[in-house]
Amino acid sequence: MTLSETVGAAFEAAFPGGESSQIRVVPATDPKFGDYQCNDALKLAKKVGMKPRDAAQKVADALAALEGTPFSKVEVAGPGFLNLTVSGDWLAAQLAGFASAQNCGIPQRGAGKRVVIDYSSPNAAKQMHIGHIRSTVIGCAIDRIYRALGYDVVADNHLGDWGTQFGILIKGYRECLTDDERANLTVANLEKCYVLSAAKAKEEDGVWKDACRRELVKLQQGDADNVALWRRFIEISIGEFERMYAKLGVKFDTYRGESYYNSMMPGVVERLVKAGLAVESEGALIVNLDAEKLGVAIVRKSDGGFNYTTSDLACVESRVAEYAPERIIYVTDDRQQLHFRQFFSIAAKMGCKTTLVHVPFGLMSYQGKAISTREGNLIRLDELLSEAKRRSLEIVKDRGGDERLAEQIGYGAVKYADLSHDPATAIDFSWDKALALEGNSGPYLQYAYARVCSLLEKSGRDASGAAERRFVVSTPAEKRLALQLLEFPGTVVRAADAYKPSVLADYLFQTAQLYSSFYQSSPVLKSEEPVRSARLELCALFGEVLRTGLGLLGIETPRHI
RNA sequence: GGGAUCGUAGCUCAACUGGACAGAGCGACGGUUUCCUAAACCGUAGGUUCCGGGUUCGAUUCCCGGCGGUCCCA
Repeated sequence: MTLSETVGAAFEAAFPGGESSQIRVVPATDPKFGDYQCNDALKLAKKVGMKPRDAAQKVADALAALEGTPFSKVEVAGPGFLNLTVSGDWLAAQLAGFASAQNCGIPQRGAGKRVVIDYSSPNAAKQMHIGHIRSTVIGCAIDRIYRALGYDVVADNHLGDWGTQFGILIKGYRECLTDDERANLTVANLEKCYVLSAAKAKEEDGVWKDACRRELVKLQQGDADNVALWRRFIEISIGEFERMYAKLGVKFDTYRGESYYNSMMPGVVERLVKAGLAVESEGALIVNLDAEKLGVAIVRKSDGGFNYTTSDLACVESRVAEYAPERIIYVTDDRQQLHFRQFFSIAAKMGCKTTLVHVPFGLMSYQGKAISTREGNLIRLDELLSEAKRRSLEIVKDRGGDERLAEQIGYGAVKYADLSHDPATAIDFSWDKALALEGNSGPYLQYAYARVCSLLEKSGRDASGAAERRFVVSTPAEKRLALQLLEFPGTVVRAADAYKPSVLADYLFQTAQLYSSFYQSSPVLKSEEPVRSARLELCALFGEVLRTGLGLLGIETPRHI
């Protein structure tokens, strides 16, 4: 029985027929109020026409009358809060149960359910830059969190691998690169020839531009040479992306770019017309969503071309048919909110039952401006990761650390800097913030982990799991840490429901702070038994929570720093 | 012009979705290493939560009206 259920039973006893299932027990906002609190008597008081404090008192009395509750103290405070203190025995039993649970007690509520998560999605033939961190890192964390909850996750990278840029690229490849560059084609070369070719396409006479367009048409019509080139561009791009993903610990199940859905788009449009959703307007086919204040979505342009709405509708149909997912989660920047609302609405009208979720994040800027080549403020992801490694290596080498450790710490810093913010907030990139190694940072958490590992190694504790784990909580510092550790599974669920890895990051930081404080004030190895063992068990549990939690964020946990 | 979104300490951000005295990090100032890793810990200073109304026992959170930033659509 959970605490909420226990208190809910007291509510039921005091006020039969109430909504006792709605009762929530939450951690106390301040230790001086106790361990947990329940604020629901205040809400209920109005319904039953009682004074809030009287209603709370009635629940408190009912709670006192219940047999075998976990509470050693129940108080009514303030306007009608129920302040709850749990007994030492209950806490010890909870900790023991928590310690023996698989995967730190993360509930397997996704068992048997499948989720598609669509994230990162860079454009082919371009190098990844700092603007790509957010979708990649946030998406990866959501991916890991959902997997931990037992969901069958399909991580898909919806590459930008189709469109007019390929006409420009093909033309540029043939005429702007040296033989050597063509033989050793890299994404950097592709980017270079794109820039050169695009510049020529802007020339007055329009000759180059027309040539690019012809190459595009040939590609679209399946010309063998152009298709082969396009395939090569994509292959090289994915190779380069995977080099970045390897550094970031990101792994996709599929790389299905926009091109994958090409052949399905005419069918989608046909069905839209048949359903009476798409109508003609000024030569284009549109879906009018004015009734929902979503404006108008074009599904086929007047020149016959399709756009993102059509492609995304085809993509949903394809994913539903192939995977039958319970939901599809899209992690993209918030500029695309209208687009997602539009195509979600259309998909629903076409009978799509799958829950479609857009997780929008604030666009990353640099020096106050949107990141773009034109602004000259583009920092390549590779550069950022190199600098991250370089900075941490400077510190790590003095402590006997190697390059591998520098990578773990540097990349951890980069990822944490992003994940610790609510996705909704826009981030203006700064080297010092992205690479922070102190305070609320990835390395702070990694350091706390390394310290606890060191402590456990020196203790000679049997970590095989064979020995029974017994918990005894006595001091306030121990109790605060213990109560915090028990919140881990619920926090993972909250992060998943809100699609906010920041909820978990924030929790881990607070937990590490409590641990550091405890560590400072409470000797472990030098304590006498039974305190020594009791504290060691708490430390071990903290280590497990931290390792598991950081793992969900995609941050590595070296045992020695 | 319509719509979305944000506005919290000098700076960067939290606040478990309506709860108690709004909390952290950085920066500033001061303290803690014969003691388990000082990337740490402890303390001090710093707030009209953009402004004005409203709902509520209670509002950073919800509603209305402004102001300001960013973005999308036309």
